[in-house]
Amino acid sequence: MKDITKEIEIAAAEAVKAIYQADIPTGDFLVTSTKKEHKGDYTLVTFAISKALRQPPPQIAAAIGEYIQRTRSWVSGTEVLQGFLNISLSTAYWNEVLVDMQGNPDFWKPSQPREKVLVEFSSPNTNKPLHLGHIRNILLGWSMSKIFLACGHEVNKVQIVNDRGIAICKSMLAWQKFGEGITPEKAGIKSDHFVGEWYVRFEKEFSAEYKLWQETDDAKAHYSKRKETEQSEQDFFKAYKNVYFNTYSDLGKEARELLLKWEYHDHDTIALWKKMNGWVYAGFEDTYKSLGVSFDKLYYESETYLLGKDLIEDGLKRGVFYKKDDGSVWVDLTDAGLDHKLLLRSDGTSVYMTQDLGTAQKRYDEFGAERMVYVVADEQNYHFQALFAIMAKLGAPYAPGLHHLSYGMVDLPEGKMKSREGTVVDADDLMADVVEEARVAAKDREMTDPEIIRRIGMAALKFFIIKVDPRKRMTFDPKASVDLQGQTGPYIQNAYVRVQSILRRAGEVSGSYEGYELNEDEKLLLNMLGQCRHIVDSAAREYSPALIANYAFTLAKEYHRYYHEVKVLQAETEQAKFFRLILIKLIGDILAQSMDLLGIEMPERM
RNA sequence: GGCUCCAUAGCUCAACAGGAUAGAGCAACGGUUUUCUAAACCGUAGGUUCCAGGUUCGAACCCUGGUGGAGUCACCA
Repeated sequence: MKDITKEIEIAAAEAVKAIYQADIPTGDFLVTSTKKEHKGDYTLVTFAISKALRQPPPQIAAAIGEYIQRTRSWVSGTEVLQGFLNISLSTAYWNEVLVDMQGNPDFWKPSQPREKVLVEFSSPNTNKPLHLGHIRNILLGWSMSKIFLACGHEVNKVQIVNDRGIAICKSMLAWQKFGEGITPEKAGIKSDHFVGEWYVRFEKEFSAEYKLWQETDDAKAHYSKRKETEQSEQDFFKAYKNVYFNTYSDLGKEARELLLKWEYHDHDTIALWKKMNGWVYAGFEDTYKSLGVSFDKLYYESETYLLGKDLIEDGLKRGVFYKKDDGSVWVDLTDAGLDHKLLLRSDGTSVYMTQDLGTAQKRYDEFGAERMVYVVADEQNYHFQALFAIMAKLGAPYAPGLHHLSYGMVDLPEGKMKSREGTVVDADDLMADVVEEARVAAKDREMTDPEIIRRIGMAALKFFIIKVDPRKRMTFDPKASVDLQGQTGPYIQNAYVRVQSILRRAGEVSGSYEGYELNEDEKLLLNMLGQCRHIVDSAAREYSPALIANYAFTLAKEYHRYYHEVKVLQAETEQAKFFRLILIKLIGDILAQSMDLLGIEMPERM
């Protein structure tokens, strides 16, 4: 299909050469779509080239305009406003665009050189159910995967499950001590929530124990000896909690012993660990299913946490890393503007970074990933900078293809989500709420189909989250997220449903739109459809599904307006009717395709 | 404290590479339905783009300095 922006650039370069005998590369021309309030479809901005040509912008614009109108059949008119050359395109051009789109169902897909792309997202801990923060993560990861796929890449969706460590041991211990063999089935609780409750139980018991200890003379002695100046007793004990856990706490000791047993592969401990993690996985599976996402491969931290040591050895041998006297291994990243980073503890055990190095290598070996995208919240920006810098130092072939899709945390209107204050929004509860809200709204409209209601509710939730630029921190207002009107998922669904409704009534149609003069709205809509591939292309390059969300909304908005402007089935002429049926079919398709890229499903009626 | 990111209408968000008069939605107010489904459309009102300088034909965007907020700076993950 013709890339009209490119065509205009070429024509302008040609004009400049013919008129001013000057060579200006096509890339130096700035072509944008014309602002709505002005006449025209595309605009050439001439300020930037004015210096090179030593002519005032309006004169250049006029000269180029005259030239391209004379030499290009697809130009129907031009208009100069200051340094802006507004170009109107001919009916023949628009007809050609329509024919091209009709003949090629993939016209909206950008073409990028095929790559093997790995996208890591979700990556939960196994001691708690998924929450609102995970939802943003998952929607971003899922959507990026779909976008890469649409760009022609080979995509592998993976998550790394943090299934080991002290956290799950806390849940295990609490269940062991107080659970009396109860199971999720017996308790009638979704299994991942069940495990989460034992984690909470542990924290509760531990806090009680800590509180008691604070009353002892031993504790008071610590406070008076180690408090910093002006630190209140309360602040001191808050800050001291971890130290207490690791040195004095009985529960802490038991939990650490459990972790140790796990590391020594103690039979009973492993069995318990498997049982509780199994519960969690079953619960996660449900949540993923509700969200409509899936993974190609799961990595478990219990299987990867020892990886990476050989890379460290190799790096040491090659002098990329260095060893301190105590035996710990470090890397100097000051030349990358970072710090010195620990890679192996003095006792030879690995840290998070070691594991990540090893996992990346493993993925490269297994999948040949040329690009690896990590969807991880922005609190880990520094970690990924360091990780990538180390990869580059090691000269890993995949180092240039590493990318951290860093997204901002999700806040509530009242502020940060805090597990301690119980303000964390649970993923399952949230989905149930939005679907329930959709059900209530559907009642007035005499609509009861549960699948349609589910799609509407989920669209509201997903769109509310994915429309925001990933890099920015966002505020999640539960009330606003269930809105079904305005800038929402259901608004876009409604536009699609309106298209389907007309198409259903129209039935099988044949005819011709030969000679039909399309109006300004139709040109705008057609042009917007043509933009889709650029939007998808940008979304992939900028790692931002939000671009597609905003595009889909704008398209839906234009369509809703158009819907009120013109009649399709009772159009003035047969040509008009035929043309419009084709146009709205394409609009419906693109709305559905772009929403699909966001992981949002369309209902056929609503 | 060092480094990084953010600040746009009352609220939630846009603004393509530095381009024309900074746009949507929500909330408020007023209108549109014998209709291809009103989860829609049209209109009114709402702005010192945090502040002060600078760069240029042109700045929400780039530079400098400030203010406010967030994150991070572990032999945690």
